[in-house]
Formats: sequence, structure tokens, C-alpha cells
Amino acid sequence: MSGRKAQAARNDELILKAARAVFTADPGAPIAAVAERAGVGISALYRRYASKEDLLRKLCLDGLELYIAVSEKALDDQGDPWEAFAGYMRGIVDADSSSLTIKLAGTFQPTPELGAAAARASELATRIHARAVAAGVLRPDVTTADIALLFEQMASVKLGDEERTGQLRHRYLALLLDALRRPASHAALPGPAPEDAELSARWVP
Amino acid sequence: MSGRKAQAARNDELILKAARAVFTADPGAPIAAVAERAGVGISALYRRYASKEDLLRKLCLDGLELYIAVSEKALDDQGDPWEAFAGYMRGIVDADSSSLTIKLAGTFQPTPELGAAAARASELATRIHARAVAAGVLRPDVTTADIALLFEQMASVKLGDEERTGQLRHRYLALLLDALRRPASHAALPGPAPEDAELSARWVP
DNA sequence: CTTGGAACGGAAAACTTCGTTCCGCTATAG
DNA sequence: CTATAGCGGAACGAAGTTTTCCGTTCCAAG
Repeated sequence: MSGRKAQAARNDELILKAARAVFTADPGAPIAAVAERAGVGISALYRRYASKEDLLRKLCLDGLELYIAVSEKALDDQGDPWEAFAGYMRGIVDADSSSLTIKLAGTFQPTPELGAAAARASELATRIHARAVAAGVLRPDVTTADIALLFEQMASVKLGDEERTGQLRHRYLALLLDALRRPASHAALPGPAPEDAELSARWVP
Repeated sequence: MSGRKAQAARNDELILKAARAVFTADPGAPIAAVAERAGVGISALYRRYASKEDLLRKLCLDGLELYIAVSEKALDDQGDPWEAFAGYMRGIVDADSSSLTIKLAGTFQPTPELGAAAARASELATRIHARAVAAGVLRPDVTTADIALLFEQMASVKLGDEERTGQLRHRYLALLLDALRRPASHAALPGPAPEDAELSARWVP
């Protein structure tokens, strides 16, 4: 398979990848930024999606499905209960679906399909949470909804490039897991702490 | 004191309060939103500030000064080292200066006065952190810069009205303090956990 | 070869949003 | 009574964004 058709199929992926990156970094980014990042013209976008909202919906759904996939894998893990739970949280933080799913929510009309996926994601999160509580490895006064908000807090961390941001998110997730775990067991924090220079870089426009 | 002059003096305060509330909720809000919230016309704003940037600078400086005041009060606290540190963190979260100071940074040309205030704030934060570490009450692998990023994470929590948001921030701050404290001592979480309805409310535009 | 049309690039149209200005009005100070 | 500080909000102009549109390219079928 090659030629024009192949190029088009490649662009499908290219555009989605670019859109995910751009809107994850800035949920209010213009469509032109996506096209530029994908290395295609604007019309290549509009050939595939009827409107910006359409593209946003697609991204949101993809994000939810990734979330669901990570959750299902975590539920399959029948090993150490705490490690299964911690692995779940690390997986969700890596998936970075909060950024897209939450921050884009409210910017478009949700479809039934999207609602169904959200319900499924919520159900899985509840099961994972319940299992960890039942196993006695999770602080019992933290609820499923708490976990959801904590994910958003991890997603709010943004500093430097994508790699550095991920590193820092895991650093604070480790701190959080320390607070969440029962019985307590304080692990070392991963990744280097932020440098002052990293912080102050945000002060210059 | 009454009459026209009094009304103007009252508007001074009204406008600043409205601006703080509006830009805290949405750093990119239009100036018209501030006027509406203050219950005044747009010209009342422009009589006091030459431009939007001017107003933003004023807010940022006020936020930094509040931060400094809270920090100085914490440094004065010569009681239990952990309580002094925890009180400091609770104070900063209540002041909610991260939302204004950080999220507005980079949107305007900083003045020397602003730079000086930022330097002073940073110095105080370092002193407070160092004191807590020296007293052995703070997890030693957490740096001053870590604390700054953790403040931002608390500030990223936004759910329901202002009161509910504050409540939740303190809930997660308590969790965080649990992870930060040495030797470990797990306190109960304050405030009710988020309800599912609170979370899902964000899905409807 | 030729050619129909899918896919594309990118300029321009159409629209939105926002900061700022301006003008007419009101109520007070003098 | 009058000059004017202070104000409300419509009007304006500059950006910025989404969407359309049209000329071009390139593959594949005849």
C-alpha cells in the first residue's frame, strides 16, 4: 500500500497525534496550530472532521478509551493489592487523559457514546478503588471521587518539556501514594526536585 | 464622608475585589466581566487603571504582598515547628495567591517593584522551609521548589463555589501534609469528600 | 498518455472577542 | 446655579479564529 491513499492514511494518524499534543498543552489552541504541528494544511483537517468540535469529541473519546484500557489492565492484575493500585495510578498519570477529558469537557455537546464511555470509566474506577479499600491497603477515608480530583491535580503540573513534566508528576504521585498507603511506608521520591531556574522561567513572557 | 467622593472610594475597593475574584477564577477573563461583577461601568475601571495590564500588575503585587504577610507571620510563630509549618501552608492555600501570581505571570511586563516582591517572597519561603527541615519535622527530600509546585497543585483544585473549593483544597492539603510530615502521623482528612454529582456537573456546558 | 477526481495547501471570507475610546448624563461641591 | 468629577455603556478598531473556497498535485483507471 502506497501512493496517495497511503499518505492519507498516514495523515489520519499524524493529525490525531498532533491534535492530542496541541490540545493537551493548551485546550484553547486554534485549529491552525494543530495543522502546523501535523505538517499538513488546514483542509486536511476539515476533510476528516466537520468542525473543531468534532475533532475535540474524537480526542475526548480516545482519551476516555485509553483511561478504560489502563483501568481494565489494572483490574486484571491479581498480584499484590497495593502494587496493583499504585500501578493503576501511575498508568493513569502517564496516560494523561485528565488533561484532555476534563479540560475539554464543557466545551462541546457530549454525545451518547461519550456519555457511555464516561460511565464505563467511572465504573471501573469505582471497582479499583473498592478493591484496594477491601484489601486494606488504601487509606479508607479517601473516596473514588477524591482519587479523580487527585488525578486532576497531577495533571495540573506543567513545567518544562513533556518529559520533565511527566517526571515531576510521578514525583508528586509518589508523595501522594505515601499519604494514601495503609499501613504507612515511606518510599523515596523519584526524579530530581524542580530547580529554581525552572520555576522562574515562567515569569518571562 | 458621603456623596460622590464616598461612592468613588467605595468603588476603588469594589473593583479590586471583583477583579481579584474574576481573574482568580479565569485569568483570561475580559475586562467587561470585572466591571459587571463590580456592578460598575467600564469607564469606572479605566478611570483608575490606564490599561488592563496595569490592573493585572496591581493584582499580582497585592497577591505577592499577601503571600509575604502570611509568610512573615509564619516565621514569627516560635511554637511547635510542625504546626508553624503546617499553619504556613494552610495560610498560603487560603490566601490563594498562586492562582493570581503564577497564572498571571508571563501575561505582562514585570516591574522592578514586582520583581523585588517576588524575591522577598521567595526568600521567606526558603527560610520557612529550611527551618522546618532543620527542626526535623519535614520530609528532607522535599525542596522549597517542590513546596511551590505543591501550592500550585492545591490551587488547581476548583469545584463548586468558592467555599466548597476552599474546603476541598484543605482536604487535599491535609493529605499532603500527612505525606510531608516526619515522623509520620496520619491525621483525619477535613471536609466531606467530593460527591459524584459535583464531579459530573462539569460535563454539562 | 489522458483524465477524473480524491487529497491537499493555504489565502481569504466571515465571524467573534476584546481592549479602549468617546459621548452624554448625573449628582455633588463650591 | 453651574462647573465638573465620575460614571454607564454603546461604538470602534485591532486581533484572532473558524470555516470556506479555489487552484494545484498526484494517483489510478481507461
